[in-house]
Amino acid sequence: MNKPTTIYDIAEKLNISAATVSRVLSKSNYPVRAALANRIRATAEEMNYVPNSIGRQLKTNKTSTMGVIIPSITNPFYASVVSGIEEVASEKGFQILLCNSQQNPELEDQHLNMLFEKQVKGVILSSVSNRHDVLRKVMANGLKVVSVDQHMADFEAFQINFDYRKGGMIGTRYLLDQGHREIAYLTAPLTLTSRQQILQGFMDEMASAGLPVPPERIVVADKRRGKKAEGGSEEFENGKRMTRQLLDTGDMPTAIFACNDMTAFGVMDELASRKIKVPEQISVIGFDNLEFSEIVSPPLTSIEQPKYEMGRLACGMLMDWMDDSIRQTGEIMLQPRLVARTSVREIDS
Amino acid sequence: MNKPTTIYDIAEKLNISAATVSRVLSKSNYPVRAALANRIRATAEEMNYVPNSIGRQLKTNKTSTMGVIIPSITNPFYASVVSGIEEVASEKGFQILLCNSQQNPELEDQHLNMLFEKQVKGVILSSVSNRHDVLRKVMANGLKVVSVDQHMADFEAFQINFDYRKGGMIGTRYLLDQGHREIAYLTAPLTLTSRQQILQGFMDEMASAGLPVPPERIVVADKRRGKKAEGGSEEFENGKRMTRQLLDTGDMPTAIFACNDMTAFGVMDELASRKIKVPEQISVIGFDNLEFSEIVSPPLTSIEQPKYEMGRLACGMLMDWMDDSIRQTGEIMLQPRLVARTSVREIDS
DNA sequence: CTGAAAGCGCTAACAC
DNA sequence: GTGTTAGCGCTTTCAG
Repeated sequence: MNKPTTIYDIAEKLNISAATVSRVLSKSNYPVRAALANRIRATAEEMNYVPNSIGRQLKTNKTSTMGVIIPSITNPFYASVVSGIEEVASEKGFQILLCNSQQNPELEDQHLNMLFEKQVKGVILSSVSNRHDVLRKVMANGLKVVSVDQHMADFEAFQINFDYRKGGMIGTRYLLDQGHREIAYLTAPLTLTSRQQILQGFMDEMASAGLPVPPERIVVADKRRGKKAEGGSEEFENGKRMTRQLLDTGDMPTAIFACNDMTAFGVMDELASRKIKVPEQISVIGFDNLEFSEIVSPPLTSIEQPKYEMGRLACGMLMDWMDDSIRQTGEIMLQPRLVARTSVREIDS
Repeated sequence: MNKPTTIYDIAEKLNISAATVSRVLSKSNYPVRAALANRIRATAEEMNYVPNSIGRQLKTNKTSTMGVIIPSITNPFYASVVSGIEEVASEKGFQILLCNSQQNPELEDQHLNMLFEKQVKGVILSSVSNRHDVLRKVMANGLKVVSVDQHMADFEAFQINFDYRKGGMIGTRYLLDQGHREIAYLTAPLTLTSRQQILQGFMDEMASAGLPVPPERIVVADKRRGKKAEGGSEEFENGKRMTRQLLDTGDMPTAIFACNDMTAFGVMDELASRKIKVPEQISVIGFDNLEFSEIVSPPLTSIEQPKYEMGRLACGMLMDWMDDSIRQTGEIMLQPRLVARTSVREIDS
């Protein structure tokens, strides 16, 4: 716990220059006599030398730290994305500075600034904001950011997107194909573009089927930022609350489309506590295809998105970009896929 | 995207010294004439100055980054812990370097070393190792680490522990009280001390009830490190696999105790696919009380542990410790609580 | 192959 | 109040 050894300490002890020590200890391929190199390594070991990467970073202006900004880590969706990111990052020797924006655009901006000050060169961002001036600023100053999940319109960055609108359409079409006509749509606050897009998909598909959707059938959770529920079960509660709200109007659709699986779980829970059978009385469809969707009862029909792959792709792109293996900036649009299980029944008409 | 402005650039433009610029821009409370200070702030803004925290850190040897090492972020348990950590860290202006050990002790050591090289001063660790020499080394060199979740025997560090053994006892006692005598215990590999302790609790309670447990009733998943299942559903699969293994012996206990809820979900899924009713034919109890446990069907009886609080406590401790608001190093032992739902039935004897 | 010296951006004594 | 100077630990020309 005394002052840590530096390359100078080693140099001094060996009566050589710090430069030489650096050359061998930093694994540069600069030529150093093998014998000397070994002595250096030996005394480094012996003196318990640990390289100070801050010193190195200040000099080289290179870092092996990257930033990740997501709305919430307790959301299994983002946990999967992060896991994908972490995996390829760690393959390349990178570490991750994890930032939670908590759905708060200001926090997102703060994190962006802080990452930039910490001299990070690359960030993966799932943005909850729609004013991207801070983002623009840091990018203009050389920060490389690839976005995941949340599409940012007309933005000159790499984006790994997901076709949420099509997802909404596919889910709706499936319901329609099963004979449903009375469909309610429950969604978390429409702050995220992804959420808007799913809803849009729903509306579009209903419209093109010639089915009007009365406004009571679209229920949007009121946003209550501030204290998030412990453990992030907010969406579950949302689902319950919105279901109450929907049913308390006396309305009784044959199917409920929830904006994500967590919300759908809440829907199913509320339905169960009202002794309403799924899918016999009301069908439920979700979005995300969490792994839990397979094991709830009844197993939830949902829209799959490749969360883990999203993380991997995003991080791979970022790595290539930082390597200057530049591919031109562009978008990747990942496609939705319906996973039919048993929470939706066929209506015999 | 040109070279970033430094305090020297600002100083030059204003014909003053860099020291003065530093004094105002670093928010030290060193006296500077207000008018000058304002001019400095103005031109800093104008020149688009962003402080370089690497420069600062090299000088001050202080950092606002801390490390977190956990086995897997896709495990909702750890996601909650991390969320708790992140919350208090961010209150104190700290960021988190997130490291996944993937249940691999070598990776854990690597991360520890790397964090130390990055000059982090504090780490929160859920260790998967039982040889703690690297840990000891870095701690001897001044790194402060508080451990969560995984108890480390005779270790001179802060530990936020959880009484796993008592949890195992409580769960077993509950089963016993409900009239069960034929109980199987399924567990993930016993690499983690937490897992050993739950099993220990189970064994102790069975023993003190005078009930011998035949070895076939204790099934331990074989460890298959290497490629982890995508998204981390490994434990779910474990549960299924072990249930198959158990049942294929022809044995039919009245209750199954799973080492955690994820595993229990796998158990229930396998049971369901064999048309074995829970709890009518076999009762199931888990451990962790994930939020999903409430919404699976039937709702899973489980042992609650305050995951989120664990994270908060650990981080709070670490912060105090780094502040040198030293409390003597010690342990906090959090207590288990049974959450009875409907996956366990009462046996009429 | 090795060394001397400069400097990355910043802060903190110490002078004035 | 402000300036001068040194130096955190490291790498990297440039000489030799």
